[in-house]
Amino acid sequence: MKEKKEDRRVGRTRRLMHEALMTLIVEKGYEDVTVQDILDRADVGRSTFYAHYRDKDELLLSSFELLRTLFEQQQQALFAARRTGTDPEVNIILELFRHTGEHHKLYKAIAGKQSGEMIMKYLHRYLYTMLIGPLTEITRNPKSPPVPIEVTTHHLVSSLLSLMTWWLDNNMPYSAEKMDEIFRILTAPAIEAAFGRKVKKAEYDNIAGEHPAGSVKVFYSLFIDSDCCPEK
Amino acid sequence: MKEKKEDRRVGRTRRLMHEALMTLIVEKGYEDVTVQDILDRADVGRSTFYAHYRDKDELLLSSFELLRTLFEQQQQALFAARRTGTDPEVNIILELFRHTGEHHKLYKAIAGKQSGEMIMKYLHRYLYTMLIGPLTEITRNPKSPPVPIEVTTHHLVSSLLSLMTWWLDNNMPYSAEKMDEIFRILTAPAIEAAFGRKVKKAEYDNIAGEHPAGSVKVFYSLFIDSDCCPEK
DNA sequence: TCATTACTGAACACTATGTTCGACAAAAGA
DNA sequence: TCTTTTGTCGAACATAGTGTTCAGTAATGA
Repeated sequence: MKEKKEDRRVGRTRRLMHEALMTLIVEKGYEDVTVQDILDRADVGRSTFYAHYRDKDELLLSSFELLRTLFEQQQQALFAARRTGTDPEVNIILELFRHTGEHHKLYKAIAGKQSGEMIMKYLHRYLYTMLIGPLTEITRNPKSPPVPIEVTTHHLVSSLLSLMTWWLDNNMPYSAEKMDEIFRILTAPAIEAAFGRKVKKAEYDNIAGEHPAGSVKVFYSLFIDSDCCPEK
Repeated sequence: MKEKKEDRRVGRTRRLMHEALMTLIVEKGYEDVTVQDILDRADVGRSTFYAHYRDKDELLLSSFELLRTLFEQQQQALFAARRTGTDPEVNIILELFRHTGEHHKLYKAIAGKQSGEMIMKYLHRYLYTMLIGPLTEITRNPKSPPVPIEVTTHHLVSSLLSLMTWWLDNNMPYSAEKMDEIFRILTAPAIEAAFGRKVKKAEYDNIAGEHPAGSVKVFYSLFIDSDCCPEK
């Protein structure tokens, strides 16, 4: 392994460009940001930009990845903190709403426009792969469910993202807590119906186990205690 | 009123451009279609194009409006046909899936890409305004529902569109009928939960009444007979 | 100190957009 | 039929942004 020490300049330049892009997005929306804008704002040469990223989109994606990492770290910290205490339950949906609310200016600038398409797809894929595994587990033992799991998962993720978008577009008229509650009301019964049966709390707990961010586990605590559809 | 007779050439030119755009979209996707492509394909002069539309987007929207009109006419026809018979129930969701399936090449080319954003918003708005009125009616008499109607409506529309997108993206692995069923399973219980109570069939029927396309009425027949959540 | 690596910025080729205008043809109106 | 109006053509042009190249310069790590 020829692990060369990375030049300090690289990190700095990248950071400058990320920051420039982010503030510019908030200012005028992604579509209207030109490469030249980024260059001027970050005070970086043209060729430098293209030495790092193929185009504007790649920079955006890369910036977004940074943001996601940030979120996951926050999750980890929160998760660890709770683990030391008595309550290991972390409602990741709620955390997602909170995180989005905190960065609402940025997310709003991104999510509304056409650029959002790219980001939304990214998020969709991310959440989808996060959910599909465990959900498949759950539906393994019973006979085939009325709705294929991929569809249910897709529906779940779409619902979350569309709620998120609505929330941002309407200037967050409700608290993150309220939005979390709404999401549960709207999707919990749908899940039960899609599985064709009541899902026990224990099932979620068993499965969620240790996943990458540890956050998957809590994703499911969400769907417990839905008080619709009394158990057969 | 100075209703001047419209020049025959105008309609022809417009049609040529619409057709060119549509076929080009299917061929290479909206993003990759240049104005020049349209000009060549439609065999139309550059200035002519800009005399009719501000830009490519405007042409797309206008093309899409045409498609929507077509769909509504089909609906009307179907509705009228059924009215003469004994069964006035038309499942508009099912019809939507069918119509989309028939034009799947076009819709797929549109809905997947960034251009889809524009179209999806258009569709979203269309369906939203179609639903919001009647839904408000329904939730008027009971006390305020657990989930605000705007949110529920938004969720409903998003769910439908996301299912549609999934269906197209995955090359329509299920029949339109199956997709309709899935949509009902996923959303019907959510609606009940969002309203905080069971909704009677009669209520839907009362409200739907005579709406523009007449299609709204049937939009609701959808949510009847959900067998989750037995009445309190 | 020195070789390496990264950044600069101007010049360039390229692609696409949207406008303008004079010439022409087709339709409408009388 | 003749005249006027209107729609279309297409070349030329201004504009704007993209992505590449390259010689020169500065910072870095060893």
